[in-house]
Amino acid sequence: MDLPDLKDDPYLKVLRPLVEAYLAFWRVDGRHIRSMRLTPSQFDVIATLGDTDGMTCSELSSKTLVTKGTLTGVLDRLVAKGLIRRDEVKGDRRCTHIRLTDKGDALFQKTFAAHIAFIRPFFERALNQKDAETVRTLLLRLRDSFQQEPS
Amino acid sequence: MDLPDLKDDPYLKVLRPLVEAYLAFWRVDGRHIRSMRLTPSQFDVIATLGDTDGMTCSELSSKTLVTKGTLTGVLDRLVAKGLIRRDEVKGDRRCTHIRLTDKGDALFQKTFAAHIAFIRPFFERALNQKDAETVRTLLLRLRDSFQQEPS
DNA sequence: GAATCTCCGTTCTAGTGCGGACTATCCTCA
DNA sequence: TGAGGATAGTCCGCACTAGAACGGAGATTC
Repeated sequence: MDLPDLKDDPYLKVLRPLVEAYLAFWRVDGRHIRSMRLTPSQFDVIATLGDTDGMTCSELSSKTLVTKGTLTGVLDRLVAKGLIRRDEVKGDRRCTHIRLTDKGDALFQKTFAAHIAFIRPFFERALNQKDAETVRTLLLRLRDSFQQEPS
Repeated sequence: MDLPDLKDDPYLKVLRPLVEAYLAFWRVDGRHIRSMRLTPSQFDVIATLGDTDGMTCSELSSKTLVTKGTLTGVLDRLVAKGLIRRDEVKGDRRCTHIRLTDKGDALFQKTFAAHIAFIRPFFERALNQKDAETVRTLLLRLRDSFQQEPS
């Protein structure tokens, strides 16, 4: 978080807007997801599993931004709600295959489109198509910079 | 979180990069802060209190992205470390005045500049000055869009 | 002055988040 | 075959998150 206000540095002037834009999005997004009786992480998992044949925990973890350690608990709760299943993987007894149950799939079909429709206008009214492409490109450059740690 | 992969929608194509860029930043940022024996929230509080005469809890909460409810616990730990003080506000016994102790100020002076110096290169190598200005503007537009909820 | 409204900080619950440690299970290479 | 190393999922401790509810305290209204 941090958020220094180095008002004059052209580079660090990006820091605060990045954090603020993300958090503003995150709160709107999260509120809507919670109104559907899910947490953001749970929705993330369900959205990732939707329209697939399922995947292992580690694959799910890498696709969802939910940490491996956290995933265990999230999956526990989704199992308890009857939304996903944990199956064995034959040939490798270390792995677990995660997939949506019918109930989970039904929930996915219902909530996913609704959530997209809810979020979309916020982007639409802030950016035209060209802006969207621009900000996307620059954000990906930022992401890449932060992902190759050594400077 | 969510992160649909609506590969064709020019607007929602911004969603994933936004989340990924922020999270990549967040992880690098958080790791460095932890290496200084602080949590991101604690650093946020200390950076906000630095070079001020202190402020009330609610003011601190609004400036730091740390929720009011969370702040209580964060402050408890900072008091335990001897980095901040809780003083009374005369004239309003509801309020508490939070400020850095000498030890806290010393820590602020030491860690703040170091952290900025650590983070800066990641931005610098990803964006030129013009890019930085562009992405900043667009991110602020996004933030504003998400902050005025009704679409 | 009393009822009411609003604000302040705290407390509670459920769910995450991270890092690190641990077990069980493969895999590899000698 | 057997030792060392990598991987998968779990578990732990500590800290944080949103949201709701609480009691104490000012402010407002009549």
